Amino acid sequence: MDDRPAGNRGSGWKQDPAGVRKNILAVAMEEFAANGLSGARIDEIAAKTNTSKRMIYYYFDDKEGLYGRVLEEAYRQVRAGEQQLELDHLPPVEALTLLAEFTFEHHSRHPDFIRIVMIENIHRGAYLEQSELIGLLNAGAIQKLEAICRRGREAGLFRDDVAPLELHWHISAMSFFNVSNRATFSGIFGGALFTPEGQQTLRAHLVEMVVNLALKPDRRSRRGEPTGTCPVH
Amino acid sequence: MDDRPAGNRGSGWKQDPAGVRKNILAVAMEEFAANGLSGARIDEIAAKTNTSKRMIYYYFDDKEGLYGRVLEEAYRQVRAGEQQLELDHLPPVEALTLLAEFTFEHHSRHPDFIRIVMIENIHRGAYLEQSELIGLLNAGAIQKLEAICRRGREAGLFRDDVAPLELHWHISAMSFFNVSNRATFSGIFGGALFTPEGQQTLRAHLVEMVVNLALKPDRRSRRGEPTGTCPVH
DNA sequence: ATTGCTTTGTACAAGTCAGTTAATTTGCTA
DNA sequence: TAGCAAATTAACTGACTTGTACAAAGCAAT
Repeated sequence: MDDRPAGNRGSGWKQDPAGVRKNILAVAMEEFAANGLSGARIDEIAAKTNTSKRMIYYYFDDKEGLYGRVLEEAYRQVRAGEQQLELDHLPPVEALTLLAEFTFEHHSRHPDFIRIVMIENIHRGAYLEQSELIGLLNAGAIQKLEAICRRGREAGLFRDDVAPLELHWHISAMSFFNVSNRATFSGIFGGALFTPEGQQTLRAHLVEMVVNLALKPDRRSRRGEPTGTCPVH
Repeated sequence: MDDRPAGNRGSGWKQDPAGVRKNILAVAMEEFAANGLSGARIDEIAAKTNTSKRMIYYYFDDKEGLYGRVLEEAYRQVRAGEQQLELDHLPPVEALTLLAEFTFEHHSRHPDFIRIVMIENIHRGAYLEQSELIGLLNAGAIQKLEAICRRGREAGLFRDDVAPLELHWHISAMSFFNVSNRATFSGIFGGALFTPEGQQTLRAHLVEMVVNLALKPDRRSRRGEPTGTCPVH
């Protein structure tokens, strides 16, 4: 399907370094996501590219170098997707709701990213440590939450001690686990929670939990009732 | 430290099939947890046992067979630990609180189990599927929650539609993620949430979230305030 | 005492896999 | 258009790894 870039068409071929690199990265991401760092095979990656094994070593030095770049690329792609979310025009509670829902769906739509991060954790974050890029990419990941929390506090809605990093942890935990552990969880307990309805329920609960964690106790709405139904005592 | 079983003491040696098997399993669990299925080396496992490579094949046929038994053993150990928790004598909210806290701590204390499950998920649950044992082991894992939910509903405290499986999912998600993604999360955002204080906070929030999800809205306490402070409207 | 199960040990076959060598083609620049 | 660097290919190498063959012997139960 995608054989536009970096072709060697029998006789005449065009140089396309960027395309070749990109092609290798894309194939390598699939292979590493599917089989892990030691499970992936360089020959297999090479066979699935439009180029040859030698080019992998030409551009990425060795297997670990390739894996490191794949890791960076995975973070880049996912964070880029997240950047498209515009929240500043929404009130704090709605912004937090949308962010949580978006994260849940976004992770769900990018299982290969989840698998790469799982694999990196299996390797105890050794390759992530070596990348300055990933630090930069993720520095921006939490700014959205900081802005929401600031606005929520200023509006008197959120608790004074609400911690953006903790909110991020909770949102990530449930959104990540939902994809990462699907195989074992549904293998053991069945797939009921992974039907469209089940997913909708889980997502709604995630939102409810996170919003209630951010809100001051007396501001907590009660599942559909308007805020303020329960009077401040 | 543990060289009681399966010794070949120079001349006279005792037969100890169970001990040899157990010793191999224990070493293999460490190696698979540390390096994954394809990353682990049979020769390395053999070197760390009190016995020889030949015995690994004698008892476990091949590498995948060994891995499968390690997976079962990991579940067996962790579920056995969980069974020791006695909740029937506690009121529903306290029981749920204790179960959530226990799970959080239990996962935290068994990182090798977490890693094995991560690895199994990387392999899309292929080996878990082949084991009847694991299904049996986990059937009991959710019974505690079912009992708690039943008692909570009967006492008029819990929502009528409270779902034990969902509660289990939420408890598992946060308890699991807390261990599985520690490397990348702290690599990116620092280790603040993984200090003793940070962990205590996360655990407290997990409990609060899960309890509030189970309780009827009008029964929800507000972080330390006695239940009923907010009148039913 | 016989028979089957368990254990030790070494050596090695067969295949896999990361990484390299050497030679060729393309494109840029002067 | 000559020359040089970048890009590309196919075959090769050497190390590693799983799993087995073979040889021998101790233990346990009937």
